[in-house]
Amino acid sequence: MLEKSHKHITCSTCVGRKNSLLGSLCHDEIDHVNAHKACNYYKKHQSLFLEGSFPRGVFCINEGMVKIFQRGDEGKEQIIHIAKTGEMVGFRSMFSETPYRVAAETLEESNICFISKEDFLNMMDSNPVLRNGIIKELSRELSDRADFITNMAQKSVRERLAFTMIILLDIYEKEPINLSREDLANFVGTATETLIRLLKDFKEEGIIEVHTRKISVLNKEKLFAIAGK
Amino acid sequence: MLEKSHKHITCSTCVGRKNSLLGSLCHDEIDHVNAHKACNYYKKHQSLFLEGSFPRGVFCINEGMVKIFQRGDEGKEQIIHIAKTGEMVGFRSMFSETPYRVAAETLEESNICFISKEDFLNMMDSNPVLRNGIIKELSRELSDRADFITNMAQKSVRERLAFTMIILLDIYEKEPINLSREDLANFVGTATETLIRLLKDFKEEGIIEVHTRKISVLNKEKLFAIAGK
DNA sequence: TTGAAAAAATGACCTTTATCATATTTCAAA
DNA sequence: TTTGAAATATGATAAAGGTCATTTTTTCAA
Repeated sequence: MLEKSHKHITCSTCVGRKNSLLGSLCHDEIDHVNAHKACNYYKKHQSLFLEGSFPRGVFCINEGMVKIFQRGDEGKEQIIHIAKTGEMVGFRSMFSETPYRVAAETLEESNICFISKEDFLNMMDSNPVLRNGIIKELSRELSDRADFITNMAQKSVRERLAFTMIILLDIYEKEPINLSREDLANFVGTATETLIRLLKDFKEEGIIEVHTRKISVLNKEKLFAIAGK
Repeated sequence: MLEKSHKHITCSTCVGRKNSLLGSLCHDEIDHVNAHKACNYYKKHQSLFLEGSFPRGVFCINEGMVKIFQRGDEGKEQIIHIAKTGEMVGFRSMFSETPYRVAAETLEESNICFISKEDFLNMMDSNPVLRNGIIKELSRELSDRADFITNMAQKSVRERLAFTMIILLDIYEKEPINLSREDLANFVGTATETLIRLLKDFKEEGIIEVHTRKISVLNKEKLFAIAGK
């Protein structure tokens, strides 16, 4: 349970920041961000931004988890990414100066800071390390999305589920995976019913263990084998 | 038919460059690139780079067309993007300093120049307009790929074919679409046979006209309607 | 111009996965 | 603790689309 009254998070001691894109900031810059940023406590299922709205800055996740998704024609969500502590969210559309094509929503209660577009762009102009970090990050994500597309196009739902669980293993680290069946289905790109049936298979094959909604992976190797490399 | 003996293309008069990311270069910079770049004539189906190799620079398409694709587990290609005159190819992995996760191959005979990593990174350091153009481009492509993923996950093959043809309409402009059935299938993300059957449907519905492998769109509106906005 | 190879097209069949209906479990508020 | 709503689970069915076999057309080099 997060401290709901915690109104200010200090950048210099922020655990998330150290390994984040903002890890390269010098003291002065950190102080500046710290003074100008806004901190917010978000409840579960609260929206950071919606598709179609215009970016006014970037979000830094101090603590918590955020899903990035698109709504398809029939309103079904496709989850593109799940961001966690230390990640920054919402800067992609900001650079392209176009409305968000994805939406972002917390998956659990979270502490998230906000840095205005102006402040952030200024920092980028004056800090080559930050700038290069961003370019690197954008490139890395482009590669990931190419993989995502190829998987979607060529792999079965079972294979994609295995692949997705490997990604989630990385995100949840030691914790069991804690997503609704619907969100999981929307990440894999399948119907909720199909996903549930496949989870049952995995359970019967001893690959996972399920406690209500929480999923623990028992056999990572088998997941890799199913995901295909 | 391109001039095969044409060994040097001059940047300052390059038609492609004007609207490209390199449009912002000043005279000195253009001269520098011009002196340091390498020009090459590529035959149809020639490789620019392979998955797994390390980027040593960027490719500028002076004339021609290049497919960017990944090979899935069974060797089936998934086309991620088709680049044409004025586009730059291969800089994504260069920034992330990782091996290429996609491959690039000409779809037709092409004139393509090569700028070394060193030269290109130097230009980026000294040219904020170029730098910001790149960041904008990377962001734009990230959005496109999110759409691609959602389409792949939620749309039928028929809808995806319509969507893909709209993209190809943009790429081929006034020219008829000139791709093998296999490449088209690999862009849509389906089996070649399924694609051929759907093309037949489109033909019977008066949406397209086919002359051997070349496809002309007769009814763009209908394509939009099928693609779903 | 022709003949062989590649590409495109068609047919039959079967698997995967979505959809719809319904039952069961879980959870949180009263 | 109860209760109703939401989430999860299961079953039956249908449709979309993949696969394999075969035929027809196109292409290109000799």
